[in-house]
Parts: sequence; structure tokens; C-alpha cells
Amino acid sequence: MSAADSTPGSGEQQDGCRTREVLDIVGDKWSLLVVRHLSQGPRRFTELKRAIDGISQRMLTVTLRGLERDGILTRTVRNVMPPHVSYELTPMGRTLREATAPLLEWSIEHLAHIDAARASYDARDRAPH
Amino acid sequence: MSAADSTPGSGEQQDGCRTREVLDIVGDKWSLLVVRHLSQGPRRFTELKRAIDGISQRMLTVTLRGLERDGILTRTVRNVMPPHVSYELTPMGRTLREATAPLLEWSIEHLAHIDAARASYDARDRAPH
DNA sequence: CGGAATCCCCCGCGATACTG
DNA sequence: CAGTATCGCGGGGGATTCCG
Repeated sequence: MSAADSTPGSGEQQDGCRTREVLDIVGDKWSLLVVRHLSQGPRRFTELKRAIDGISQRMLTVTLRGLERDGILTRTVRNVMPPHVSYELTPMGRTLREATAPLLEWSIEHLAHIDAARASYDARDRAPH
Repeated sequence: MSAADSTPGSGEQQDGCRTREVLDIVGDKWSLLVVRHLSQGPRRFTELKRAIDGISQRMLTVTLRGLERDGILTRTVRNVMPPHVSYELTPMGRTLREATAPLLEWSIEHLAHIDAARASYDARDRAPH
């Protein structure tokens, strides 16, 4: 609720703007995938790279940096040869993971339905009569 | 939990790929905002356009078409002058809205923390000594 | 092994103008 | 009012190369 106003037309949906912010944080192509792949424990760079299908090393680096900057994961370097860097969710990162769980379950539950809806939509305007 | 597997290392994260799919559906810049603004009932095109700050008519149209195609909302045209088109969440659309609620609450709850984390991260590598 | 730097392309998206 | 059509750019992100 926060400071909800009841006057529609001017200052409403202040909390709707939060949707914008959460998307700015994890709405990119890879962040949620990285978070998800860290949910079971620390992972090394190359492990993540192999686990997340299609990600480039550049985007993995960029994504990890962003999540580290946001305090969602930690980066731990062991100064040995060869280098050993591991990434791990912070407590806040784990709460993020939990917050995304419903959305994930939703997609699992409704994906078939969506495919069907798409097919029927495409058929609809392709065969006018 | 759903169909959780307990064998880490090989066949895991099959469901992690769903993260990809849900992002393909609502991970774009505007979809979740539209869904959120429809959560309180049907809205007309211009209502949405004014309510969603910064959206162009083009992107509103594109986003609405996509969500309609996915079966997340319905488009109802009343053939009058001037035209009257209203959009409304389907039952599935409402479940989507509910599934995103935790993520929204998460952002509200942690946004300040994230800003702080960013500030400290930026200060960290900007002032090496 | 885990990056950083560079190049470059694609397309998401905004701006503008025109229609029924 | 509720769109469609067209143009143009900015930047997200892939491919490649080099480094400690």
C-alpha cells in the first residue's frame, strides 16, 4: 500500500513503477538464469558457462558483475594457478531466488496453454474465412 | 518443489531453462507493466497509455498484441464512433499477475539495499587507496 | 582458468506521420 | 479513439582476440 492515493488519473500506480525497477535489475537476458544456477550452491565461472546454454563468456562476466554490484551474489577469488573464482548467492540473492519461484512455476504450469493460445491466435488471423 | 531431482551435476536445471521461456513471454520492457495496470479491471487503450509512463503508442500496441496472442489478456472492440476497445486479463493473466507479486514485493523490500550495495561497489573500485 | 578489450551487427524501441 | 506504417538510432549482446 504505502502512501496509496485514491485519486485516479494523476498519481496512481506508484508501486506499479516498481515493476520497472525489478525488471531493470533482473529483467535482462541472463540474470535470472545465473541466479537460478547458483541456487544449489557456489559455482565456478566455467561451470556456469557450461551450465547456462548459449551464454557467451562476455555476457556471463557482465551479468555476474551486475549481480555482484547489486549485492545479489559474491565473487571469491583464490589466488592460485590456475585461477579459481567462485560465485555464490548472498542472503538477499537467495530471497530473490525464492521470490522468482512462483513465476517459474507459473511458466511450467501454463506454457502448454500459452503455446496453444499462440497457435490458435496465429490460425485466427491467417484464415479470415 | 515440483519434480525436483536430487542428482546434482548432470541432469539438473532442466527446469532452469523455463526461466528462459518465462522471460521470453514477459521479460520485455512493458509486458509486466501492462499486466499490472490491468490487474484492477478492464482498461481502454488510452487509459493504459496515460497510466504507463513513457510508453509509446506503438509499444503499447505491440505489447498488447503479444499478451493477447499468449492468452494473457483479451481485446474487446465495440464498433461505435469513436472506437471503444478495452483490454482485460484472462483467468490465466490473473494467475500471472499473482505469480509476479512476490517478485514485486521483493523489489520494494530490497531496493534500498540494492542501491546501497551499488554505491558501495562503485566506491570500492573507484577509490583503490 | 577467468577474464578485459575491441569490433560490429541486429533489432527493440522511440518519434513522427497517416488512417478508419 | 485506436490504431498502422515508416524511418532511424542506441545499445544489447555475439564473435574474436589478447592478457595474468
